[in-house]
Amino acid sequence: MDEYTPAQVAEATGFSLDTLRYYEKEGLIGPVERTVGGRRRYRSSDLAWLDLIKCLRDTGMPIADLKRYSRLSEDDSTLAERFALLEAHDRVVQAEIDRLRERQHRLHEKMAWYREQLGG
Amino acid sequence: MDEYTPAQVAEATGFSLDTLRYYEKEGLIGPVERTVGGRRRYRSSDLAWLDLIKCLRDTGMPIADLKRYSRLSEDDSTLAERFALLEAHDRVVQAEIDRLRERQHRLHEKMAWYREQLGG
DNA sequence: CTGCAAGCTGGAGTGCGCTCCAGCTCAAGC
DNA sequence: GCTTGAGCTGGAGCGCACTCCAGCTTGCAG
Repeated sequence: MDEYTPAQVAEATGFSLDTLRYYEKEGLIGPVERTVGGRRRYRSSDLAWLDLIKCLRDTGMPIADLKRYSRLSEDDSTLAERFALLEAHDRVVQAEIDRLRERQHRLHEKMAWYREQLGG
Repeated sequence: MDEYTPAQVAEATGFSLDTLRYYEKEGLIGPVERTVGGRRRYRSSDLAWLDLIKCLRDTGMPIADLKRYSRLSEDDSTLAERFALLEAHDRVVQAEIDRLRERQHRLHEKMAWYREQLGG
């Protein structure tokens, strides 16, 4: 019924319970609904948002930027700004991929040298 | 003449002076030669080694692994082990690249959504 | 009704990889 | 000889992103 316990969300998103609470405290996710007893009850919209957060975190976006993106998302008039933020992040990610591939090339050269020493 | 001051090495490798000293203290680089007055004098072999360290660090190899690789490099009979270490690292790097590309794909989808919202 | 797992809060602690600092020595130029 | 800047050491501090903990409350299972 579109309701999830913290444990289920942790399972689904890969974030730990502590991390979920930390993100909420930091404002990366808006205040999550609570049951009468005070327990968190997440909705599928929260899951979708957390999936995006995960994507951005996994690609190295710092918490501070995520916080900014999150604040912007509360205001409908900030679409362009949010888009610009993602665009900038995309460039960072692309640069990181390029850098890794370049370094990997060096690494392969070194490995070729070892192969030569070992068997060739 | 194959001798470099710390400042020159920092310039050449992109490591800070503090980082160079830290790496030496941690054993990532063997004790660097000293002048009579006690100042470090690096050789081009040190530069080559530091370049490799840089490549490995930039691709995310932790200091502890680098330490191990460095210790192994002192013993000629460990070629195979060192090769295995690099091979394992290469797999990690490849996985990281793949993961980044996958996430970037999601990011592009999100950006496409924004473009649609913004201008049609 | 009881037991026990799950969840709550605020705050302290952790791991990594540096980075900074004080107080000193050394060396090259004038 | 003096100044100035580069370098030295040991150790403290930092930023980030969690992670752990104590002490408590909640709520389902039997």
